[in-house]
Amino acid sequence: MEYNFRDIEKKWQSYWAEKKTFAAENNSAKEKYYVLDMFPYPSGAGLHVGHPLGYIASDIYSRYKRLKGFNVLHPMGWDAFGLPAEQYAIQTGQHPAITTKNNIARYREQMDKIGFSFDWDREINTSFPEYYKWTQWIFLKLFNSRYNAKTAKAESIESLISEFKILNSKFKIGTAEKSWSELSEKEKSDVLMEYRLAYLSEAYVNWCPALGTVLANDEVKDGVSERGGYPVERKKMKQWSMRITAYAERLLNDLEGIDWSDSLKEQQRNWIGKSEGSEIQFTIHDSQFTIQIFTTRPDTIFGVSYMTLAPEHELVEKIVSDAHRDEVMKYVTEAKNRSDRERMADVKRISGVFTGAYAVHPFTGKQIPVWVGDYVLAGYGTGAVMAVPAHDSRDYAFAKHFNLPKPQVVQPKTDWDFSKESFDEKEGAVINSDFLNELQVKDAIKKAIDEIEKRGFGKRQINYRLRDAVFGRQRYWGEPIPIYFENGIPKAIDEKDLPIILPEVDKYLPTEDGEPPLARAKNWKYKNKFDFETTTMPGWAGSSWYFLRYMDANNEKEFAGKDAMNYWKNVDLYIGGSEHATGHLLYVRFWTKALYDLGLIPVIEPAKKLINQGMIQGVSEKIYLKKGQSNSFSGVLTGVQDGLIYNFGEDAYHIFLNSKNYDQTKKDFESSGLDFEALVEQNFVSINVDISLVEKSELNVSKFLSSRKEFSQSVFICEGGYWINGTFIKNQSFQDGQDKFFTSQEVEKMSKSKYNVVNPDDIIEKHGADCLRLYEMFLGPLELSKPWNTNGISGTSNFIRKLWRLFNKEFQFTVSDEEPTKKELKSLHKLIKKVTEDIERFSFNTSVSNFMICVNELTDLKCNKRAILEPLAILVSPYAPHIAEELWQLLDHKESVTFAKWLDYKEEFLTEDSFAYPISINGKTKMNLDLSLALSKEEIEKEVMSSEEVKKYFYGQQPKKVIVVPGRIVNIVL
RNA sequence: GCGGGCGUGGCGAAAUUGGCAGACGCACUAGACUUAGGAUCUAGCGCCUCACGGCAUGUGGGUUCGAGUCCCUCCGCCCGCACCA
Repeated sequence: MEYNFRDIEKKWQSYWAEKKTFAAENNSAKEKYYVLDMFPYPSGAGLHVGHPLGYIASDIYSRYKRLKGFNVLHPMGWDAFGLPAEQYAIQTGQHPAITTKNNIARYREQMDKIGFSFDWDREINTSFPEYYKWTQWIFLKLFNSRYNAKTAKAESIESLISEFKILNSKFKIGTAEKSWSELSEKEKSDVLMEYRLAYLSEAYVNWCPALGTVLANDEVKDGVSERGGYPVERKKMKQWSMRITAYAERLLNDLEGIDWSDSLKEQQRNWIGKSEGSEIQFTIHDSQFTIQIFTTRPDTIFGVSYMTLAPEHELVEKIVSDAHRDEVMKYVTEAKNRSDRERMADVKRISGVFTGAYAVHPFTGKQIPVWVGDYVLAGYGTGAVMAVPAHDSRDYAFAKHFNLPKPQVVQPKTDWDFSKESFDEKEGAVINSDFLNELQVKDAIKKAIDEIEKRGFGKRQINYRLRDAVFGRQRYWGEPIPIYFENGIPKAIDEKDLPIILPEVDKYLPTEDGEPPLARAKNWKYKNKFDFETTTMPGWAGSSWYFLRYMDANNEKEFAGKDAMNYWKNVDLYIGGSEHATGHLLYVRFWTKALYDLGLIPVIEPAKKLINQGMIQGVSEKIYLKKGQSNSFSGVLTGVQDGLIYNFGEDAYHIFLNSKNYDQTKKDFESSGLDFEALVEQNFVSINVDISLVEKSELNVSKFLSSRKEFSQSVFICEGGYWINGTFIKNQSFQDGQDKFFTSQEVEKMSKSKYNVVNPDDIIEKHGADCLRLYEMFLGPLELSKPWNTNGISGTSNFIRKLWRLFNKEFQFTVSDEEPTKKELKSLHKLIKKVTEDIERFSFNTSVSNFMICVNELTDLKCNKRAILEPLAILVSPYAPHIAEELWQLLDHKESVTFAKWLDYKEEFLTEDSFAYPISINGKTKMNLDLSLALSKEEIEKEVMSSEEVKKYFYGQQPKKVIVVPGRIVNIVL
């Protein structure tokens, strides 16, 4: 009987669900292991084959750990709040909750078919009040906390209030100075806002008009929104933010202790952007003002030839001389109006203007001109720089453009042409710099700061690039922020009143006055009288603590019980995409640390080990449409035929096809000195066709025509003629097979709009879930991105059927109780060893190969012995759980294979009886010598040294040295 | 520009601490079986050579008895950050 995966997979999936085979226990004597996947946002498109890659890997590891005797927590849930459901709601009026529910049902159905070992009793949904109650609760905890720089941890805001009370601290309110007890309630609230971890403030934010909301820095890429790619502008707005900057140093330092990939850690380090240097004050000549700058190169202070302020810098209008005022203000206005995107687009354009003011050099007393320039960013450091053109490329470009002096203060070790470029490296000796002369740069930096501190015009300073995270969103589909306003003062909602349920609204759009959608809610008042905050939380709120909720997902009294958290601690293995490096993965670390500081959880990091699975790309099928002739297609472009080069101009309509191979055609063109790609671009538009209409690069023309109405009149030019209205018209020279219309392939992101989506359901329907699981692993290393190629799946499909046939002879399940032979045992134990090692180092692709090797060997040996097949079922079960369960049952086991024990290999089965060692001299193999492998290294050495055979071969020479690699090779040095 | 990673057959790839390079799979070729097939089995499959043998892990060099692996040079690709002072 052939392996009937359809019935068998269904049978075991319902068995697992009924018996709750994978439910984790919260109080178990077993050692715990927590395997977490980044939970998905359930989009309308459903899962494609790329999505389950990480889930399959984590599932294999979870199943392996269970067999190893661990109590494994392997949960799944839904990151259910988000923009797409809301955009859909705006278009159709369907409530996002319904859209989300439907999408989840679809995701769940697809996931179930793959046979994951998730503990569905712990399923969570961030958009359910039972869940977001605790998201809101955590928000309140952060709102009611501040970061105490002295203790370097978050503490209750009450501790700060009592500090203010006892010290009766003074505060600057407008121009007046008041002590704490003199402050009004509003003023107190404003003061405390400066300290709270979740706070409301007026600040420049990324405003996306198309989405109608603000975005955090990580949600903006290249000046446009990550979702949708809409332009983003800078706007000053009152906004809720999270004080993640307080944790910059800890977020950076604690990276040391976690097992995450180097590139990911580096991305986070980069994003945090720590730089050490010095803050220095420059007084303005003839005025009360000082410019404060930040520099990492205080050693170059004697090379300062001018200063630059950012256009937004508050001193600009104060210090500008009357003669320059008009020009400067005009420049400032222009610069402010340019969006970030415009500024980024022409980084190379140098602009700036002299203010007419002069600063005084703190060491030399010389006057140095103060400029305004938009190459200085308002948002970093102090928004002002001391310019050292000789040793900073940006200052150099500016100075060159405006003809400012470029005094050199560091001597490069090699010849350096300062008329061409600046010398930015932190190497060499300092020159022309008074007390710093002759010092190496590194020492000069220290000395300079010491001197600056001693003389009192600056101090050692550390700067971070990390900004606080904007937390409010002017959108509907998110957690309401649990804040109300009393006399304009934002106040925390009483914990007892949580959750604040997301209210119903008539439309999912802003109000006429531009208020967020929540302002539309009718009779939505706290205690029937106070206005609620109307912005909602961002997408990353719910995901910043979800790993904790899984530990105790159904707890109604707490976000998670203490006992549960003390048992599960943190995630042992976290698998997910690297695109979350500077978003989710930074926020979840931040919240974890804050919750730890407040004594709410026992760990400082969410995940000990993290693996970024690669992306699975799609392979798009492309055809080429002649420009200006919108109904004529050319399958594969080709120009070289009969030694002639066809041109892509007027006659393009008549191009023939003589090659299946785009790359070959390209080569042909290029060898004739033509730029193939440019010609294609000039004359053709590429169009993606649905991959289901293509088989082995051949397009099914009639199916394509009926599926895409806009092309129904098109002509398809092939090698031996052309297709029109579904009929093929032959050329005179037509030969067999020349009526095929070929496509060319390109690797792209898998997406609906590119018609290249491969659906896991289809693969499962055709080959089964186990086959899909094995194939996804077999494709290549987990962390690598790779294109999906359905052709190769026959390999894993064959493997599964071969495995089945080992147990089933002549349509009959047959195993023998005979003792296994040494060869069979060796094959098995080799597999145990390799698969164990492979799983431990997450090299799942090589495991699949090793299974294939073993099954091939056993097939050759015609082995159907229970003593071999039973362990084999255990070994393969993490990868192909359905077939393993079925075989396990056929082998007369009452319980699921999940309760079996992982096997240990025995070295004795792996050794050889004898082994002919290659004997080589200076690395070249010269002869083979039969030696027993049981011998130790030393014994082999002795044996070789005294061997008559060796002596004879090397003309009586006695080897000087023998290098032995057990089981491998013997090398002789004469 | 800065940072991280990578470069092995026609393709996906393997080689765990320096030790028989290309396992395993795809594709391809030939054959067997066959009322013909997207089934199964056998053999072949880096390059040059009829062969013996030689040459091969982006390039050039180094360390070593021995290098895909370690060190240096250059070339190429991918990812992240980017006027961050």
